[in-house]
Order: sequence, then C-alpha cells, then structure tokens
Amino acid sequence: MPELPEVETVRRGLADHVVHRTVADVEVLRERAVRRHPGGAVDLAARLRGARFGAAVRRGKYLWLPLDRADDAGESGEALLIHLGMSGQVLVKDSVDGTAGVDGTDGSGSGAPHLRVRLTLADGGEVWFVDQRTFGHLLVADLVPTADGGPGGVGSSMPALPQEVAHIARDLLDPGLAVGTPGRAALLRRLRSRRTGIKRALLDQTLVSGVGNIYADEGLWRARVHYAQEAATMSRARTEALLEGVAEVMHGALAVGGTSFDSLYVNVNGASGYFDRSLVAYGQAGRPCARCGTPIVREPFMNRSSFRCPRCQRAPRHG
DNA sequence: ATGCCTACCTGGGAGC
DNA sequence: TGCTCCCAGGTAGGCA
Repeated sequence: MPELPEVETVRRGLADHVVHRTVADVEVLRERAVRRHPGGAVDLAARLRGARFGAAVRRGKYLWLPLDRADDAGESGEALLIHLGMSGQVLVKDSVDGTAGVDGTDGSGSGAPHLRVRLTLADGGEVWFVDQRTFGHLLVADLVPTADGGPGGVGSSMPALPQEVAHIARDLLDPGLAVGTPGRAALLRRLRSRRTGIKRALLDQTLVSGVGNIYADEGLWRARVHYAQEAATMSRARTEALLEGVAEVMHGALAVGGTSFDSLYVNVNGASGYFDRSLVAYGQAGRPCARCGTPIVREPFMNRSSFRCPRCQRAPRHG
C-alpha cells in the first residue's frame, strides 16, 4: 500500500512528467473516486478542463497539483488534490505509444482493471488514477493560507494548501520539521503532552502526518519503544530518537522507491515490493528480532495489529 | 480541546 | 468446488 515514501515518489514523478501540462478532458469511471468533491464528477471535470498543472506538492499522504488557468495565465487558487488511500496509483502515459505492460496488464484496450479516473492531456498524454479498493479519491480543492506561514508542503514554496489538508500536520520529510527547527520543537512539546500511548500519538495526523502502521512499528523498533508507552512519560531525547527512527525508515524506503518508475509511468506498487524485504518488525511475527533474536510478536492494536520485539520493546509499567 | 471508537471498501486467502 | 469469514488500514465523523 502506498506509504509516505511511495507518495513522495509519485510526487516526484508528477513533478517530472505532468507539471506544466494542460488538461483537455476528464473521464470519471467510478463516481466513488470523486466522492469528496462537492460538485461530483461533472463539476470536477469542468474545473479541470483547460487547467494547467503548476507544481506537485505533498504533505503527509496528501498530494496536490495547483492549477493555472490557460485563459488568463494566472493561478486559479485551486488544486487537484489526490489521496491514494490503500491501493491507489497514478499512472502517466505519454502520447501515442500504448505503454504496454503498464500496471501489469497487456496494454490492450483503453484501461487498467481498476481505472477510476482518466485525465486526457492537451498534448495527447494521459494521467490515470487507478485504485482497486477505492479508498483513495480525487477532488478540486480551494487553496487556503498555511497556519504557520510556511510553504504548504514538500515541493512548494507557496504558503498555501488545500482546505481539506489544513488540519493535517507537516510530515517528517518536510524541512519545516527538520531537527532543530521551531516546528520540530513544537512537535516534541505537543507529542510529550499527550496522555495516550505513543503509537496512537504517532498515528495522529494533526501532530505529525504520514506515519502509518508500518512506519510506526518500524520506528518504535528502532528506538526500542513499546507502542503503549504513554507519550507524556517519554523524555525529550527518547521522543526525538523515535522521530529520527521513523524518519530513517522513510528515507530508506524513499531511496528504494525512487528507482521504481521510468519516464513513461509512475507505479506506486512497484516500490513496496522491494521495501517489504527490509522490514524488521511490521509483519514479522515469529521471525527473530534483528537485534537480539527474540521472536517478534503480533498484538491487537486499534482493531489492527502491532508488531514488536518483546525483549527490546518492553511493556511499560503502569499502576 | 483530547481521547477513542466505528464505518467505509474490496479482493485475497484461510477454513470448512 | 464453492461458500463464508477474516483481514488489511487512513481518514472523517461522531461520541463522551
């Protein structure tokens, strides 16, 4: 499933291959894929037709492309907002050639098995939103000022972001959360004021974004922290080490995922397959801990699962 | 405000 | 073989 590093890989692919191109037409094959767009498919298409993509920006797992209007050559104050959900992909097809094999299909016909939205570009290229489970979605959003006056996200220099993303915190790849910055200090303060388990706090997108179940477990393993450790009981140094652990895993995945697409298409699923092999905690129940050899255990957590080393990540004492 | 729970959705795999 | 059930999980929204 697309995690933050995969979304960043997609962002870079869109920045290289889609920015500065203009939308000619929009075809919504599954209404659900645009369910969060207030006007539905018809309005979404109307807003995109004739618009030119100005940049590719990301905050957490949200991705957006600010729109310029071809007619007045100015910024529209809107953006195409994309969330890949759990199975979403963005595929870019350049003009004419069939790009056989895209998404593992034979390239015949005019669509992938789970093609939900197809954008036709003015130069003949296409952008496909493919999503098996349709947890992901597209919408055209209004841009609003950022709360802290900083850039909206990675890939942008403008202090604006989609209204739908305004409540989402910066992520660990964002320069605004780099070690030593005011943003980082504020994050540490907020994390350490939470009276809940540290993993719940890590997953709270209003504190820090882009950390899902996989990266939380991997980061906790690296920092040797139990998921139920109350956030407010952790030292500043330990909390910082945990954030660094999560960030290191993300950087590692990004290094692998960044090689997963070529000039013709962006393939989200291509990245995760390689990265899966480097996981040391998530999904590793029964396999020896890479540090101490104790078998990794799987435990229920928030109607899902947590994986940890029972020796390196001891359960917190509680009264 | 904080903390916590549930619905949403679909296909792959396990179990019978 | 075909059926049922479980599982994955980010996010919004609603509750106390």
